[in-house]
Amino acid sequence: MAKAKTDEFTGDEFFLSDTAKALSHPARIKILKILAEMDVCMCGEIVELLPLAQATVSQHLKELKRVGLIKGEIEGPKTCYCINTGAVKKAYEQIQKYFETINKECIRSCKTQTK
Amino acid sequence: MAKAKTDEFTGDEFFLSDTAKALSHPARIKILKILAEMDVCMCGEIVELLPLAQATVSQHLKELKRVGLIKGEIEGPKTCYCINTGAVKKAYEQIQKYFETINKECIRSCKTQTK
DNA sequence: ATTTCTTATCGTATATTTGCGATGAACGAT
DNA sequence: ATCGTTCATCGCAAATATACGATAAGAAAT
Repeated sequence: MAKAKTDEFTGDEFFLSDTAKALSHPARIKILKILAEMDVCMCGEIVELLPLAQATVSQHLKELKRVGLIKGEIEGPKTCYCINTGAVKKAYEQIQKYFETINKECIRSCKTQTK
Repeated sequence: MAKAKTDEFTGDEFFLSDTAKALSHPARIKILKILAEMDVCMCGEIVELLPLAQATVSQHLKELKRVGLIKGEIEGPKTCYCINTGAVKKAYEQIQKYFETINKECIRSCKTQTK
């Protein structure tokens, strides 16, 4: 059989899938957009803009923080969230590289696309 | 309270999160890459390249087909999978638009980035 | 010290995802 | 007609994700 099954996934593949997972919920897509518009934003403001309870929003923020796309610093009673510009940039670059590769490979090999 | 909670998410937000969900597993990231390289590919070949059972791979293919990123046509006993170039392109365009917007907004509003 | 405001976390319930063995369906070859 | 090949689907188990009310923790204000 010689099954090369043991070739696990690469670091790049994990990074991409993990980033995608963080963006796999409309609330988190929206949160990132909100934070981009407002620079800095309290959790409460975000809750106001989403059709979700505070506890749920907090969890979504946690997931975005887990992959580093946002940062949160406690400021007095509030918590100040903002986008992690560097991390977003890095994620986007990886995504671009991935799709560019796919498109390039496609053009190279797909001569007999019967559509 | 006047909670505008009822503003659900937009179609764009759903499209993006749904696309991200399809890419939120390393196996599916890899499958798409494999299909890009090979143009057209039998399910069995993909199974050989992944550390997963045939049933599991079939499910991942189904998820990619669900969002339209790949197409599968039954050819005799085999099933011939290939990338849906148009859908991948559309998905990429939406992703690009999303990230470009975020980056632009960031630059516009983030003057007091304390890093 | 008590109250208020803001947010994280704890339970808990439900739903979805992931993974695989077993089965079944479709086809080609014998 | 039977066999082997290929793949989808079923059934099941375990793990994650989603959502929310209730509670706790922290700081500011009184």
